[in-house]
Amino acid sequence: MINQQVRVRFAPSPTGPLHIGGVRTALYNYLFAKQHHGDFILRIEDTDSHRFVPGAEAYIIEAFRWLGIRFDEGVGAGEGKFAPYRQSERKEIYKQYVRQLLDSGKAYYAFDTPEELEKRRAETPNFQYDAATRSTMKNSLTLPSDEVNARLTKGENYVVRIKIEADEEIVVRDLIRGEVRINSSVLDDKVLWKSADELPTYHLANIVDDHLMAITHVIRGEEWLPSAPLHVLLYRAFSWEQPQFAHLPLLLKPEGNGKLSKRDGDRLGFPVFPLQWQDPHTGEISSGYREKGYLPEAVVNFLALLGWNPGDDRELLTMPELIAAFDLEKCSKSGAKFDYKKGEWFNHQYIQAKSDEDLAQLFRPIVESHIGTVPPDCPLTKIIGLVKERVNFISELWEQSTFFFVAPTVYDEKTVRKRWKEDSAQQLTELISVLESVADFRAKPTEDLVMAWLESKGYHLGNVMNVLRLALVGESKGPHIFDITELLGKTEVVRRIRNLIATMTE
RNA sequence: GGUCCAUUCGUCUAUCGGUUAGGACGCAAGAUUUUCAUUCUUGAAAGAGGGGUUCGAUUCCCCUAUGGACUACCA
Repeated sequence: MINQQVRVRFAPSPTGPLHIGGVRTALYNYLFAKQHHGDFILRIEDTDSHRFVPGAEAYIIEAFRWLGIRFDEGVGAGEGKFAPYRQSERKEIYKQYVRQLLDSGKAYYAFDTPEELEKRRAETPNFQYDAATRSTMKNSLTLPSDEVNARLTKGENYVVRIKIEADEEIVVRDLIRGEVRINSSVLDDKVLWKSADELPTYHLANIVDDHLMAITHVIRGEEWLPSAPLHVLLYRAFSWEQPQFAHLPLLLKPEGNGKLSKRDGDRLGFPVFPLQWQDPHTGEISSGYREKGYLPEAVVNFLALLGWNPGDDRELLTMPELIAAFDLEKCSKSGAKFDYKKGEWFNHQYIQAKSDEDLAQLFRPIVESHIGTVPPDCPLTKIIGLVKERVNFISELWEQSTFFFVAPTVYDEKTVRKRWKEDSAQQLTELISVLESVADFRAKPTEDLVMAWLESKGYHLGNVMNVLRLALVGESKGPHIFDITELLGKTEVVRRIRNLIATMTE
């Protein structure tokens, strides 16, 4: 263990879009690897031919690219010295290890059909295929060897099961939970290989690959804890040194009971996937963090703190800081309810910290989707500087700045009722002359002149200013009014004021 | 049903036997703001219950309760 090159892997199954919980698992693996100057590997566990979903693998790769989580090896990472990294391409490898288990008596053939097993489970409460029951089943332990051979040569479907001895104590050492002890009698003889599709099951493929790929630490979700003893037994059966295990707590629903699901996101309005995903069969679209307007750094920071903390009061941490501070032993043991409100806060923080130029790059396509081409002289960066502090998401930038691109055509009724007075039209007409006389239309000089005019006339400041805002924005919101006039320019400002007067005096 | 894991404010969490139980999100109030936000200040808010161990338990042990995961020829 000591002085050994740290190697960890993220091993998703390409059965759909990557769940946010999976992203967190991958992130913890990444942080751990980078802290130890180790390798982070992407392995695709596609041993279930029935659940394969086209596009899922590409989605996974794109999601991590967006998040800034890089793999050193594996699918999509230029492969590497342990290729291939897709389990469906490693059939021959697994075959030889299954053979080894069979030859050493650590595994056996079983011929029970799925129907027979189902029947047995239905009749026997708590039935499990194990040391106590396998003598009553159809397998190479109960059948005469010539019959076993006959079935095999006939090409009959079979599975290979691990032979778990009864009543042995198995200890799983977990970096987060300490020692978990379990008696082997409660385990069942898990299927290791399916002849029907010539593929191993997760358990076998996982152990073989982790060993062959020299994985030192297996960091995965808590859902794997119950099968960890089986994995320990498998390492023992092969006489391989086992990696260190760490089982991460699960991400739970924000409210109510159970683990986080896509439904919760739909219901409460937050994504549970990093990127938008369209189901290839149903065409159904699931929203993603990227499309919702999250910054990848914010998602990473937020996720990192859901189940782990740096041990001090810091909450805003960059990737390098996370790498430096990460510690498996500081991971919590209990599941974390998904606090999406805090995720929004994180994103707000990251948007404030990002430069207006960078935000403009992200915002430009959104503007283009609304108004077509953005004019070359459009002060996008300045606009962002004015409105960014009021948004949580990149996508909200548009609703906060629409009036910079499109003149209002309707005016907020409530504001009209509150601010439009008898003499408003007259005052605005005067204001137009004042504005037209402004030589330097930048915010400060303009404001000074308008204020002087207001004072000399003794007009109600709140009413005039809010009516002006109404003309420019259409409602009672937005940045400082003279920052708006500066960016809009004299011609446009005057045009909008005339527009309001016309509308109100119709 | 069985096995395993877990349990501090509404939520994420700090505390590794002695603290006025700390921080953050959210919430409330106040301040700032000619608008809406932002920002700032303040406040309310927690050790599941019962037994032990100990001079002393949120912290260690046991029981109960509750929550979660697993229990496939899925991962």
